[in-house]
Amino acid sequence: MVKPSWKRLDKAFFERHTLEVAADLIGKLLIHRDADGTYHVGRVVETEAYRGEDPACHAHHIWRTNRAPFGRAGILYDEPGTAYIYLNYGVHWLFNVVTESKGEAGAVLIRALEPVQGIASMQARRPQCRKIDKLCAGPGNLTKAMGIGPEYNGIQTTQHATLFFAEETAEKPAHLIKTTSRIGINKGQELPWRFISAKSPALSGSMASI
DNA sequence: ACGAGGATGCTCT
DNA sequence: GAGCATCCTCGTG
Repeated sequence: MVKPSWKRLDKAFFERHTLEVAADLIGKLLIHRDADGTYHVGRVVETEAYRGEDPACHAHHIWRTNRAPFGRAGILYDEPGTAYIYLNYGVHWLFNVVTESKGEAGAVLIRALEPVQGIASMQARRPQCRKIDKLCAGPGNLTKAMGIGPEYNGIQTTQHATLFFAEETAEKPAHLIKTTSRIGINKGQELPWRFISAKSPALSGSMASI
């Protein structure tokens, strides 16, 4: 591949209200260069926002009791742009990026990507998956396809050499952003904090859009 | 097409 | 010990 036309997303991008960041991440690129030097690139088409006051947020118990950040979810109070990666259902690694200023709890869960580059490697990592569009459809699927694991928990995506977000500097495909309720949660279902690129074929779940 | 169920391990939401 | 920000397989229609 020739010189990529990317511009890394910086700290200022993530140091904003979580809902704003979750919406603005739609259409951006997530990039991972693995140990072999293979680039894995996906265009973000589905995100979910989580904030301290939100009962579905992992840091809600910290926020509610007004304690100093601690435990797994304490990382949500860290620098904007920090990666938060945790094991879900004992099976899947889920990738989030921390938002808001340091000291405020917020993160955006990346739920689906349209594969852009490194597709052969993604297919090798997800041999069960038949359709290219579905290689990164779903938060557990995309970490597996991209090769993102717990070794990246806590890194700064705004500075890290091999895992970061970027904006395309050349042509950008048009997208129509819609909001829905979030998936797979029991509390906070009434909040429309899921953002999707409505017409993307790479969304998670069986029913693509709403 | 779609629903049910199991895998599997960390956190305490 | 309960409860997950999931996904895959296998059963039915």
